[in-house]
Amino acid sequence: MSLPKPSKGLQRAELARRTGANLETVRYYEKIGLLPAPPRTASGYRSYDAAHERRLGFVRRARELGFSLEEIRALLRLVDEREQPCAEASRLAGSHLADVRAKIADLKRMERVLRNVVAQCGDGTRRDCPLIDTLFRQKAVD
Amino acid sequence: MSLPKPSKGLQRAELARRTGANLETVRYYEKIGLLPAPPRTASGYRSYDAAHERRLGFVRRARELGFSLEEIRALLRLVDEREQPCAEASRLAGSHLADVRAKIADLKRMERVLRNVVAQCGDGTRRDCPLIDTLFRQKAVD
DNA sequence: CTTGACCCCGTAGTCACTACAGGCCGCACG
DNA sequence: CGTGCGGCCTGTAGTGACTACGGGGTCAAG
Repeated sequence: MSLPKPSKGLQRAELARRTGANLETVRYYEKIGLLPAPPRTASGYRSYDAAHERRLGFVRRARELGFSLEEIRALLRLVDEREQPCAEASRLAGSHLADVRAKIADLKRMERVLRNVVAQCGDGTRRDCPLIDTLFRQKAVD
Repeated sequence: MSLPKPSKGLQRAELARRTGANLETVRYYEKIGLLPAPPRTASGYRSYDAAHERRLGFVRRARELGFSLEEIRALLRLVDEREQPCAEASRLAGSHLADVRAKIADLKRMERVLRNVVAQCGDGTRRDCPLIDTLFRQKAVD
């Protein structure tokens, strides 16, 4: 049931299963123009081929790296149109890397404060509450 | 013009300015029941007091720690209704802390891969592109 | 011939805002 | 006393990236 037949037209569910995407997400990506619309069978069913699978895999993996759909759209344009895409792709990745690092820094700040308040709360039998007190104080960060 | 008058009824913009919240966000929080609806002047203008300011400050700081609005709603209920809220508040904070740590872990994984591909891309003069190649490969993580 | 699994479509809901349109209100200035 | 400008009011729509749902068509097995 999972023999990798050399792709004689995948249905939507099969494409989703192979790439790990959600069934509805496949349709969504087509709607926003991230995946090309596949040919249809006589009865209107979508029929995907290996190129669709490859492209959807690209999108999925880019999403796993946190790229936005617009960034992925730009990357796919580079793949399709450019001969020397690496400079621009690298620029996009670098910019995204900066975003990721900024998010990590934000989350680490949250983590530190939360770790402290949880430690101060202890078993929760105190009459006051360090978390609530912190949130009512002028600055939540210590 | 910014004397801290002992709050004779703040207008919405003034409340927003004092707490650092966006003007529209104040109205949004009221709409979803996170901030109590303030009294109105004869002409229908909202008139806030120090209690509103304190509460909105709480919400803002909780948001800065990454709590969702539903979590903040729960925290505010603890503040309003419970005598010994610390156990439950601490449980909420601990659960949120786990979320934050999971997000950090995800982002660090992304950071590592992105850092590697950006390094491999170098000045972008290569004919192939490590980023694009990686995204077309079976697994984006190394 | 019916059942169940698949497919189709459009639409609405999620989260946490943010922005906009169209219209009052209040106050300073001339 | 009028006028202009900013502030306030309301409801609604848009953002990103999906996800879910309802109502119906299709296909193969039993």
